[in-house]
Amino acid sequence: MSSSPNPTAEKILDAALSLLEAPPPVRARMSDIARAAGVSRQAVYLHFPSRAALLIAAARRLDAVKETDRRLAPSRAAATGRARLEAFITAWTGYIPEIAGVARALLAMEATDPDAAAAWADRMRAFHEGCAAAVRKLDEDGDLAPGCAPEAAADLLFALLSFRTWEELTERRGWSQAAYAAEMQRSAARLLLPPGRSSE
Amino acid sequence: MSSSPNPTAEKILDAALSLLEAPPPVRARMSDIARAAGVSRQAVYLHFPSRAALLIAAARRLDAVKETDRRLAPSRAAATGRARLEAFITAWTGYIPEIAGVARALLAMEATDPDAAAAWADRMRAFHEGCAAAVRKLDEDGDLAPGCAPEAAADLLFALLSFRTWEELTERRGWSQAAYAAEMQRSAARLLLPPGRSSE
DNA sequence: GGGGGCGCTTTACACCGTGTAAAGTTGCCA
DNA sequence: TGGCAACTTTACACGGTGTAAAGCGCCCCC
Repeated sequence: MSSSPNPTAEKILDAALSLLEAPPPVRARMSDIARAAGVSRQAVYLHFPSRAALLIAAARRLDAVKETDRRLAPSRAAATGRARLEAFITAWTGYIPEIAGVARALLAMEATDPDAAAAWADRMRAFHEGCAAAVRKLDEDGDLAPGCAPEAAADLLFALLSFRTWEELTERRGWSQAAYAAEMQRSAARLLLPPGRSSE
Repeated sequence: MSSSPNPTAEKILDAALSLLEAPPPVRARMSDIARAAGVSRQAVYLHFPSRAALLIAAARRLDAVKETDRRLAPSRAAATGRARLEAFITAWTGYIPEIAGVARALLAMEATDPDAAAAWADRMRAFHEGCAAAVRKLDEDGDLAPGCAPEAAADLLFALLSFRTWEELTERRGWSQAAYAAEMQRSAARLLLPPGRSSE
């Protein structure tokens, strides 16, 4: 595993992450990453068998740095379904811009690299479970919109909060991060909660 | 323009389209397309300067075959905003699966090819205008949810109906085409119409 | 202090897919 | 008959990933 504290490997991962943080279009070829890490291109292959493996390790490292799990604690601890949904959306919408670079890189090779696809699918599975858990709690509270199947609701929430949607709204349509976050709260409420006072 | 009735060029475009229609993963390299068209790889370059240009021409041809414009007529002719929105969603959700192959191919080269990116952006601009027109009509009728800015509403509808969302829901989450179409109608109504009887 | 091994560099090369270049073939029409 | 146009064939450049192998420096240990 890459959890071993290997200084060079970490240097490479950090270099990759800092390259991927740049605004698009990003160039993060193996040679770019090596140069940024102050290491030869071949040295990269001594630590990671392929570019996909490197990106996957970078994603894991990013999770550690960004404390993904800790951020979700408020959502898990929420007493009501509505509070859980709100906390979940807050955590996720704050998280997306921080992982955007890696997400884009991973998604770009999804079509050609099965490992990258699996790594992304795995993260999405976890995220979908978060959506489903929030919806379930909402349902237990009787706060799910009538005629709204929990299964479909979770998928819908998942789609609404998807990385692609974030990318579209903020990067192409120019929404500010704050506007995006606020609108996701409002939209999720409209989609999932019973009509009426959806905000309280 | 590729509107000239060149039999070989059309043979190539049709071959490309039929390859792209296959369920993913699709292999549509220049050599695959050439073979499918019964022509040498070099002959393809006699008609199209690059793979991107070929795919763009294929997309235009697909529009002609699928009568994109005609399908949007009911939406444009609708008397009320609600009817317009519904007709627009019906047209679009029926259209997406038919263009999915080309869309995927174009999107896959979006990151690397500026022409492909521009071609896709152009189609998306047209689609966004459709969304905005529906929202505008809704607003004129006083049928836009209170506190809902037309600008943001159009973007939201655009995101909800995006190709990526369709792909996610139908291909990864296993929704049937019918379920997808129905849920898009419901969701758009919830997002854009005033709360209360959103279906009538 | 000499030997080994580890981590890295350097150089070179195979592979894949796109795109360019140019010579050769076929068929049609004037 | 000559000539043009469309197409084929062969060959090659390029960028990016990944493999292979030789060389170099440094530290540790006997």
